[in-house]
Amino acid sequence: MPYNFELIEAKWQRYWDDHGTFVTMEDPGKPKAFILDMFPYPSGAGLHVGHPEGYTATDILSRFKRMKGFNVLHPIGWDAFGLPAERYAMQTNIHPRITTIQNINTFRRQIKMLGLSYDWTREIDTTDPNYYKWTQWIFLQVYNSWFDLRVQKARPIAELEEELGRHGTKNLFGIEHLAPEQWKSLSKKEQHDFLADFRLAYIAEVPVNWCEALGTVLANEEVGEWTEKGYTVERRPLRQWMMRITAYAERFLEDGKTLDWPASTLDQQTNWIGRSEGAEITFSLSGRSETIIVFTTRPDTVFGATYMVLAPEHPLVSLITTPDKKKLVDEYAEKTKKKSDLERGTESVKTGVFTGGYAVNPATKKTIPIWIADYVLMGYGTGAIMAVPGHDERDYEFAKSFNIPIVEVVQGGDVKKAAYVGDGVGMNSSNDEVSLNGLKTAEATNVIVNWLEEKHIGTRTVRYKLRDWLFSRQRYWGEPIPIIHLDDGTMRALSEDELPLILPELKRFQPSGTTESPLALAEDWINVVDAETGLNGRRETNTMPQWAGSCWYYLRYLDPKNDREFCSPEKERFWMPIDLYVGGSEHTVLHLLYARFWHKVLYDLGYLSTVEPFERLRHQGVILGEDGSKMSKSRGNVVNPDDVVKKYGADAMRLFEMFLGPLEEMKPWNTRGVEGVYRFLNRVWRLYADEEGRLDPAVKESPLTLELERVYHATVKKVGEDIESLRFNTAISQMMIFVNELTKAEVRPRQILEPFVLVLSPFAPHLAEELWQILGHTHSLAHEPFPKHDESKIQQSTIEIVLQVNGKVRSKLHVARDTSEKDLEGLSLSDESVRKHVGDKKIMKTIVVKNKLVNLVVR
RNA sequence: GCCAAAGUGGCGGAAUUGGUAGACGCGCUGGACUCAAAAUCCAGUGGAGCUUAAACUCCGUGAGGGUUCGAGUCCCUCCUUUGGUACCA
Repeated sequence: MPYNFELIEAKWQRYWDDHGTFVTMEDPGKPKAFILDMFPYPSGAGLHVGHPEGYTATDILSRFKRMKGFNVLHPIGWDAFGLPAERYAMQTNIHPRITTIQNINTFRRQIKMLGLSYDWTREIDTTDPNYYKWTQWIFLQVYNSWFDLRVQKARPIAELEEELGRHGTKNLFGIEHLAPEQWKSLSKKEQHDFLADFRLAYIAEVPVNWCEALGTVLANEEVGEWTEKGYTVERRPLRQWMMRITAYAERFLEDGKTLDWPASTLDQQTNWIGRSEGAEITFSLSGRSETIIVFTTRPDTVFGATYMVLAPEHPLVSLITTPDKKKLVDEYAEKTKKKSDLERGTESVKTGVFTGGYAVNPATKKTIPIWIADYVLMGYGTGAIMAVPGHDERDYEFAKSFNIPIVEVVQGGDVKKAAYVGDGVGMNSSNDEVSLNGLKTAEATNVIVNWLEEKHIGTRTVRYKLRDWLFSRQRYWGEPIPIIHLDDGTMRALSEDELPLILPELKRFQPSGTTESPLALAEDWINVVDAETGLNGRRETNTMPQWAGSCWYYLRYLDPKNDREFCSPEKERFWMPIDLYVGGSEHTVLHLLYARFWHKVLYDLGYLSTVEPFERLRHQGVILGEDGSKMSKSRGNVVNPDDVVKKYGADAMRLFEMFLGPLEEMKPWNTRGVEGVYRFLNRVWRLYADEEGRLDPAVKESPLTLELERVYHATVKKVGEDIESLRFNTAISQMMIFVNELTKAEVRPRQILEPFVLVLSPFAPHLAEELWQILGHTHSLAHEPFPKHDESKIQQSTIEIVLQVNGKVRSKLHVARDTSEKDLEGLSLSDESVRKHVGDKKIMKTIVVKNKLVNLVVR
C-alpha cells in the first residue's frame, strides 16, 4: 500500500503553521543566509509548473542552511501591480484590487500546498499602501538627488543648491558659467527649472510606444506581447518621467565584475549597456558658423570620411538644407517619422537624401556633402556621423548606391569589393600637421585623437547604448507618483509625512480618452490647493511601471512591518547582501538592472551598506511540455501543479522537478518520471514503516557492513555538497543509491536510517517529518543538525585498477588502496590479458596513476 | 549578421585536475507473486561481430582535423539547437 501523502502533507503543513517553524530567527551568534526567489506576479491562471522549480530549489537550500545552523531569511510576496488586472477591470469593471486579492489567495494556497518553508509573517504585497508608501518614498529620494560626476555618485539635490549659492557652477563640468549672485537672482521658477535638469528623476519629451486601445504607453519589452494579441502600437512623442539610469553605466560594468552571476547574464547586461570608446569630432560647415559634432569609434579613419549623414530628426537639418532640396528632405523626414524603429532596422536597402549642404573634413580640409538617412539614429551618439565608406559596411553600401567616392585609408582589405572594418595599417592619411600612414590602428587612433584635442576639434569620449529609463505609465493600477504640478509651473514633491499617496477609488477603469491615465478622471483627487504655498495644483496622473515595486522588495522583507523607515539600518547590515537569488532569465536586463540602479542610489545616499544587492544569481530553466515544446493552452500540454500534487503528493512533485535535470537547463516534463520518484518515496516509506504506519521492528541498531557504512557516509557527503552547489538531480540519485542498497541489505540499521531521514528532509520534508516522528521524535526536524560524514569511512580499502595497453582497457584488478606504483606496474606486467596484448612487442613507456590505472605503451 | 550557452543510449540525464563513458531514473525484455490484472520484488538492457555457452574482438559522446601514453573533457574548422540582440557609428 502506498504511503498516505495526502494525510501526511496536510498534517505537517498545519504543524509548521501552528508552531511557526519557519519564522525567521535573528541570532547574532549565528551566520546568516538570505535566500530569495523572484516574487511572482499573481496572474489569474495560478501557478504553473515552472514556478515550483525555482521555489523548490531555494526551499531545499533554505532548509539545509537551517539545519547547518544558519539564520535563514526565506520570504515570499506578490508583485501585484500590473496591466493584466487593469485590463480585466476595463472589461468587467471589477476593481483590480478584488481580482488581485483573489489571485494572491490562489497563489498562496498553491505555494503552501508545496510545503515551501517561507516565513509567512514577512509576506509583502506591492499594492498594499503600507508597502507602496516606501516605493513612493524611494522615488522621492531619486527625485531629490543629482548625480555628481566629480565623485561619480548620487547626492541630495539640496547639496547642489548649497553649492550653487556658494560657488555657482564654477566647479561643475560642462555647464555655462553661473556666478553665485546670478544663481541667487534667479526667480523661484528659474531655479526650479535649473535644478530639474540635474535630478535623477526628471520629465522629458520622448518618443514612446503608445497603445490607443489600452490608453497607455508600453515599455519596449511589453510591445511584442500586445501586438501579438492584435493591438496596434505607435511611436508618439510624449512628456514622460525618466530616470537617469545612464549615470550608473560605468558602475554597473565595474561592480558587475565581482558578482557570482551566470556569465551569459552579465554578458547580456554588458551588451545592453553597450559601452564604446571613441571620439567626438567637430566638423565645420561650408559657409556657416554652426558645426556638426559626430561620434566615432574609429577616429583613425577620419581621412576617409567622404560625406556626412545626419539623422532625419537632427535639429540642424532644416538649417543646412538648401531651398532646392527642401521638398525632398521634408518628404524623407516625414516618411521616416512614420516608420517604427523595427521597420527602420529591418529594411535592408539604404535610403537617404542629399541636403544640399556641405561640411569640411577637418583632416583633409576637403568639402564633403551632407546627407540625411534613416540608418543614422537620433538616439545614439550625437545623431550625426562622419561616413567612411571604405571602412564601414553601412557607409559602404550607402556610398555604392549614391555614387559617393570611397577612399581606402586602412590597409588590410580590398575596398573595391567590400568595406574593410578590421584593424590594419594607415594609408592615404596625412596632412601638413599629422600623418597616420604606416601606423597600426591603435597607434593611429592615439595620434589622431591627440591632434584633434590639440586643435580643439575633437575629444576622447565614451558612449553607452543604454538609455534613460522611461518611468511613467498611463495606468490606474500602479503606484501614484507623489508630485504636484503647481500653477506657477513648478513641481512640488510630497514630503514624507504626506505618504502614502493612496490611489483614488474609481467607478470605471476605461482609458481617459486622452494621453493621461484613468486617474485624470478622479477630479476630487487630482485638484489640490497646496498647503505650503497656497497655490492651486494638479496631482501627477501618471503612475509608476510594474518594475518599481520589484526594484526594492528584497529590502522590505528585512523589516516588513516598520512604519518609520523602509527598513532599519541594523537589519539591513545584518541580512544584506542576498546570498542566493533565483528567478527566470527573462529578467536578465530589465528587473535586474533597474533594481541595481535603485540599490546604488540608496547606497550613495547612505541608506545601504552594500554596493550590489544580488551576490549570487541563478536562473531556473524553462520546463517544457511533455511533447518537448513550450507549454501553452493552445497546445494542450500544460501541466497543472494542483493535479500533480493531488495524484502523487507535494514531496513527489518537489523531488521530480529537482530530479528532472540541472536547475538552469531547459527540460521537458515527463509524467512517467513523476511516477519514478513517487516509487522511490514509497520505497523509503517501506524501509521504515510497517503496514499500519508504525516503525517496522526490523529498524534497530544492528551491525553495519563496511559497504553500508560507506554508502551512508558517501550519501551524506554528496547530498550536502550537491545542495550547496544546487546540483539537486545528482543529490537525489545518490539518495536513490542509498535506498537501493538498504532495500537489498535486509538489515535495517537504525544508526544510519535515522540520520538519513534528515538528509532526505530538505527534498521531501513532509515524508521526512512523518518518519522522524515514527522514529520516536516529538519535535519537527527542521532545526536538527544536518548529519556529518566521516571521510575515512568513504574510502574503500580495495580499489579497482584499470590496466591499459596503448590506452585501451585490457584488464581490471582489485588491489589494496595506495598500492605503490612499482607494485602496480609489476601486477600489470604479470596480468594474463595484458601479456596477451603486449605479445612480443616492446614496451616503450609505462604510465602509472596511483589508485587509478596502469597504461603500457607498446610498439 | 553579432554575442552567449549547449549537442552523450529508445528518453531525461551522470561522469574532480584529461584517466573504466552511459551513474540514477524512465521505457523496454524476461522472471517471481496472482485465477488474472494492478502494485511490488528479482534479473537483463549502447551498437555490431563471433560463439552451444563462457569468453573475446571491434565501433561508439553532432561532423572533420589536431595535441596527448590516454580526449565526452583541451585546441582549430564546420554543422545543428536554444537564449539574447539587431543599421549603436
